[in-house]
Amino acid sequence: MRQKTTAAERRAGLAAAERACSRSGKKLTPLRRRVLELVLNAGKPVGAYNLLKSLRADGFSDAPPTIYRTLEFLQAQGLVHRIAKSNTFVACSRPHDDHFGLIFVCRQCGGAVELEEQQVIADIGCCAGRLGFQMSRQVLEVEGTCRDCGAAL
Amino acid sequence: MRQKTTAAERRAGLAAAERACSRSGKKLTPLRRRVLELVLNAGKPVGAYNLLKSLRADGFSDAPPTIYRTLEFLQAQGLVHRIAKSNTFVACSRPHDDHFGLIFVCRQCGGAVELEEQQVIADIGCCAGRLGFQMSRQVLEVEGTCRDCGAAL
DNA sequence: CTCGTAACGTTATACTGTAACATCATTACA
DNA sequence: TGTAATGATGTTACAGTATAACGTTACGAG
Repeated sequence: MRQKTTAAERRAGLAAAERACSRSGKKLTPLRRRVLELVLNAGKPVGAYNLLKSLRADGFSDAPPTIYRTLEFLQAQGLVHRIAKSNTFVACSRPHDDHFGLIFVCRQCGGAVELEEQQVIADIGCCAGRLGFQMSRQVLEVEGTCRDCGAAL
Repeated sequence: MRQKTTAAERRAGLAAAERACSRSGKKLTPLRRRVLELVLNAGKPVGAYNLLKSLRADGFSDAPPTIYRTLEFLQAQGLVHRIAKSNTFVACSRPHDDHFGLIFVCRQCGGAVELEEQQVIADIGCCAGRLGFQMSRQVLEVEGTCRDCGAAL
């Protein structure tokens, strides 16, 4: 599974952050910008305490609330997703629009690929409707083995 | 969202456990049986440490490995699902067959409803196929607000 | 200028989960 | 029947994840 982020993708992610913040009237502070950069640079899901270590090197506070608050902000802007099954965070692949994504996470390499599948979303929305259930914006996590790791077995 | 389990459902869950164990050659010990009962009785997702408290009252060890090992066993038998987004465990609604389920979890009341939607599963399988991704059996978690909680707002 | 608010820092702690090893029970088999 | 192998459970200790509560700083609005 691809684990690199191109320079273009990183720029696009930061540009999306600028737009998201100006749209919502929030500020993309140096801390928030830096955390987003770290997540973008990782190119795959990364843990909160790993990010925290990097922040220390940059002179920011390395206490847990620092990173959790910042990630919460980035999530609220739709720039970062939390992957509950592995307690990690990953940059959103389509930060330009509110979406309901589908993310495939490899158990072996930890890599992740995010898709937006209209058909799946529509079907799930239909189920939710029958249940009278209101979905919130989120990503669905699908665990398994990616092509590269499967081939390596 | 419905949060009760009927006596019939509890009996069915335990009967399924007997079958699953005899099929796999594993033993449904008193501890395992009791934990499954507790999860069935809860009728909604329940945390590991809550279960642990109940075990203490029954004279079992209340150290964390007790409950995590037992839940792992029950998951392997397909009797219990883990809900990563809330770090909880819930009885499987269809313990009779290996399946790939879709579970709707209410943020307000913590209740959950599990569906098996062939169309959704097929669509996701199709995406996975295009990615060369091998899915493992699991449940997809959809977060939101259930009918009752939504009506109460 | 100062007030209000948002952002960030700091301390402490709660919650969730696992590693490693000991003990006990059961089964199979010499 | 002894005993070895295995599976199940108990026990201790700790690692990893996350949040509460409160203090401090920065900064724009009035």
